[in-house]
Amino acid sequence: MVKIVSWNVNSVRARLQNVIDFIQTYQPDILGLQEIKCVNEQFPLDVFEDLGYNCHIFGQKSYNGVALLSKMPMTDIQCGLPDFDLNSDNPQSRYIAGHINFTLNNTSASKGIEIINCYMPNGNPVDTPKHVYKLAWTRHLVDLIRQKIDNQEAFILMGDFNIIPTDFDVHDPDGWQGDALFRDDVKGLYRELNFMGLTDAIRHFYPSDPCFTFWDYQGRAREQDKGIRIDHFLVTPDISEMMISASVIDTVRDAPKASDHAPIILEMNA
DNA sequence: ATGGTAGCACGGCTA
Repeated sequence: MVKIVSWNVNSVRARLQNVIDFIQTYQPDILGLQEIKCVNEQFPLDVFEDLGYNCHIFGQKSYNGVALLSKMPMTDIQCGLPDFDLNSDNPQSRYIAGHINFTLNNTSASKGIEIINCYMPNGNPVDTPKHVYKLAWTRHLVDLIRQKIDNQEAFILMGDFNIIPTDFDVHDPDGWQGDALFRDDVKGLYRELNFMGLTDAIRHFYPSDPCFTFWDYQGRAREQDKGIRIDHFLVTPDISEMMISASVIDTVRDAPKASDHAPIILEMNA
């Protein structure tokens, strides 16, 4: 069995002990981190290498930053949303991907599985350049995903999407109307991914549990379960057939100095 | 109650 985790840690340095504790408890084979909030040189590489991980880091000063950690070696590491981030005049570190060579009994995954780990833009407030950037970045990602599906590639798209897919994924749909995470434009982009044939792994296993992944630090949101579901696994059909479980590890959100996001975990046969 | 929390980095931005 292979365990794959995605987690917005909200600073890997401020959260280092939480992440170590998590790894020692859950032993993920692959760990995608978002919002590491440091440049590559500041990433606590030795700690994670000592825990047995190959580390690929796409950092950024103060904001954003993603990392892909794997016990198995990864190949073809891609840092930056292709043909978007790197040639922008405002480069942001939100995308890191790599291939793992699982041995699978199907042809489309014979080349291995691609793990695509994203920290998608928040986009608030709306009617600002930040919102324009969110829509452009996410539009570009969806187009890239369509190309991969047209090529029948096997992949897991995971991370902090900053998209609340439906009313069921938020504690107060009315209160979130108009927010950049809950507008029709980004919900539509998420639906496009659904209609391409990608399975929302957590919702697949929990059709009648909200499965929130984020609770704001403010207003005792966690205690009152005022959460939203914005961290997702979207998987291609051949990977969907391999899934054993997918869930939110929400107890991690209650630890001292917790991130405002809980990790999500996908277990699969491989 | 025009705040409230947290991280980065040390003022104000981002979430």
